[in-house]
Amino acid sequence: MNITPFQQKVYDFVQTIPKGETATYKNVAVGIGHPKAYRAVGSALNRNPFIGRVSCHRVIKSNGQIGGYVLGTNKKLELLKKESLNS
DNA sequence: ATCATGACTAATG
DNA sequence: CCATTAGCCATGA
Repeated sequence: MNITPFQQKVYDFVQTIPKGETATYKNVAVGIGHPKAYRAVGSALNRNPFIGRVSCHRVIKSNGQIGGYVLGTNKKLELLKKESLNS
């Protein structure tokens, strides 16, 4: 399963997010050079082949709401909470 | 090449 | 604050 450059950029950017910090899908899209591809970003993470490797849980919606998570939004929230506490 | 789908966003009522 | 509409993009069939 060859991943596309787009996904590669997304995963790379997500892994760049410092611990305890969160980025929105739009922010990621802009960061990778696709300010209008926030939709594709979500899709890429959804199809994230590195599930469990990439910190996809640090990506949330622009309105501050938790987007989704393959392992469960609650899990995502917990992880963010923990990472957000201690540095 | 075309259609349908989705972890989205912004604007409007 | 909640619901609806329109816009935009990459992916898979």
